[in-house]
Amino acid sequence: MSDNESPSPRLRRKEDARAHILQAARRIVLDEGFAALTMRRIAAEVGYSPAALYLHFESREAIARELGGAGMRSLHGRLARAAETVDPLARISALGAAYVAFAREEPETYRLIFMEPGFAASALGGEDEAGAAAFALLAGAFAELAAAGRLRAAADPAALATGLWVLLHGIASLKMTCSAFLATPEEPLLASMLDSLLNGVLRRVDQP
Amino acid sequence: MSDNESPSPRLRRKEDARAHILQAARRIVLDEGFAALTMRRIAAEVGYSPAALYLHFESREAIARELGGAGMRSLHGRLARAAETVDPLARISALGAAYVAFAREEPETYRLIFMEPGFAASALGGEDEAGAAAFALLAGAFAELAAAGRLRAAADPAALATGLWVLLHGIASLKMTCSAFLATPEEPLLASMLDSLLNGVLRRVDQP
DNA sequence: AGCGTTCACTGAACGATGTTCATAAACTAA
DNA sequence: TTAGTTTATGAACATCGTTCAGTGAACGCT
Repeated sequence: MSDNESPSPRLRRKEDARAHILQAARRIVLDEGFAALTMRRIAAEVGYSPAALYLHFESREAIARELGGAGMRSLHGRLARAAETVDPLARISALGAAYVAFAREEPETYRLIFMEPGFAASALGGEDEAGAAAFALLAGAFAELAAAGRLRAAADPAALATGLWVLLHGIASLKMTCSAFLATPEEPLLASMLDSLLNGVLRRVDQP
Repeated sequence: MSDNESPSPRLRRKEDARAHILQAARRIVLDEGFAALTMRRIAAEVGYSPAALYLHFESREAIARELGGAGMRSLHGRLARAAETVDPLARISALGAAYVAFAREEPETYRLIFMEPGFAASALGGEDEAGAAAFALLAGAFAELAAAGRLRAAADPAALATGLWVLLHGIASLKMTCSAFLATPEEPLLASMLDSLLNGVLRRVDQP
C-alpha cells in the first residue's frame, strides 16, 4: 500500500505551502468571517505575494471550496461521535444536537458550506464524500428504527433523514440570519420539533 | 387625513427617482441575480451616473434592504392569499405551498431576504411590518386549531408557527443551495413533513 | 562542476467594485 | 433677475480578484 515512500521534497514543499495557505484561510474565516477571506489578506497571513496563491490554487473560490470540504469533514466528525449513541431514538436527538451545535459554534464555516451560492451545490449531492457519509449517519438511525418495527408503515427512512436534515438546516440557518426571530434557543426548539415529528412517525405502543 | 395635497413637485420627482432606481434594481436582481446588483449596473439601467445614486440612497446595502422589504411584502401578499382558506388545517398546507412556491419562483429575492448576511436580521424581528404580519398568518392558523380544541394539550401555537417557518425555510434554502441533495421536489417533501409534524401535534379523534 | 530547465515567487498592472468630493447645471424662491 | 438649494456629473481613492512578464533559486543531466 506504500503509494510513494519519499514523496520528492519538491512535492512535499508544494503540499506544505498548500496546507499553510489553507490554514491561514481557515484562521481568517474563523476570526473575521467569510467576507474577510481575501486573496491579499491570505497572502499577507502566510507571507506570500497575492499572485503566489495562484500557483497553489486556481482561484479564491477554489480555496473556499477546499475550506468548505474541510468544514464538512469536521461536521461529519461531530456527527460520527454523536452517532455512537446506541438507542436509535436517542441517537437522532444526539445527531440533531451535534449538528445545531456545530452551526452555532462555527457559523462562518456553516455559512461557507451551506449558504454560499455556487458551492454547496456539490456538497451533499454525492460528489462530496463526507457529506454523503454525514447523511448516511442520519439515514442509518431511521433505518434501524424501521428494522426494529418502530416506524409507521408508510415511513421511508431515507425520506425521514432528508426531513431531519431540512429541519436541522432550517434551525441552524434561520438562527444565523434571523436570530431575532428565533427568540427561542436552538436546543429547546429542536427538541420540541423533533418530538412532534417523531411523535407523528413512530408506531404507537402501549408502554411495554 | 390629507397629509399633503400637492406634494411639492420637488419631492414628487425625488420619490420618482427613488422608485425608478428601485425598479431598475429589482429588474437586475430578478434577471441576473443578486450578485449582479452593482451600483454602476443600476446607474446604467436608470440612466444616471453612479454617484447620483447616493443622492437617493445611503449605500448599496440600503438599496438591497429596500428591495428585501419589498420582497417580504410580496411574500406576505402570497401568504395572505393562501390564508383565505377557511379550514385551518388546509390553510397551513396552503401557506406552506405558497411559501415554497415563492422561494422557487423568486430565488434571488428569497436569498436577498433570508440568506444575505446582515440584512435579514431585522426582517422578522419585529422591525419589519410585513415580516411580522406574515408570521402572524401562520400563528393564526395554529391558534385557530388550538381554539377549536384540535391541538394536543402541550402544543403552543406560536412555537408551532415558528417550527413551521423553520421547516419551510429549511426546504426553501436547502433546495436553493443543495438542489442535488434535495432530489425530492419541494412539494411532496413539504407535504410529508407537514403530515408527520401535524400527525404528532394534532389531537387524535375517531373520525367524526 | 557546469549548464540548461523547471519551479516558486514577486511587482506591477488591468478591470471592476463601493464610495467620496469638487464642480457644474438646473430648478425654486425672493 | 438674483440668490440659494437641489440634482447630477466626472474624476478620483481604496480595495477586490486575477494575469503576466520577469527574477532567482533549486533541480536534473552530462
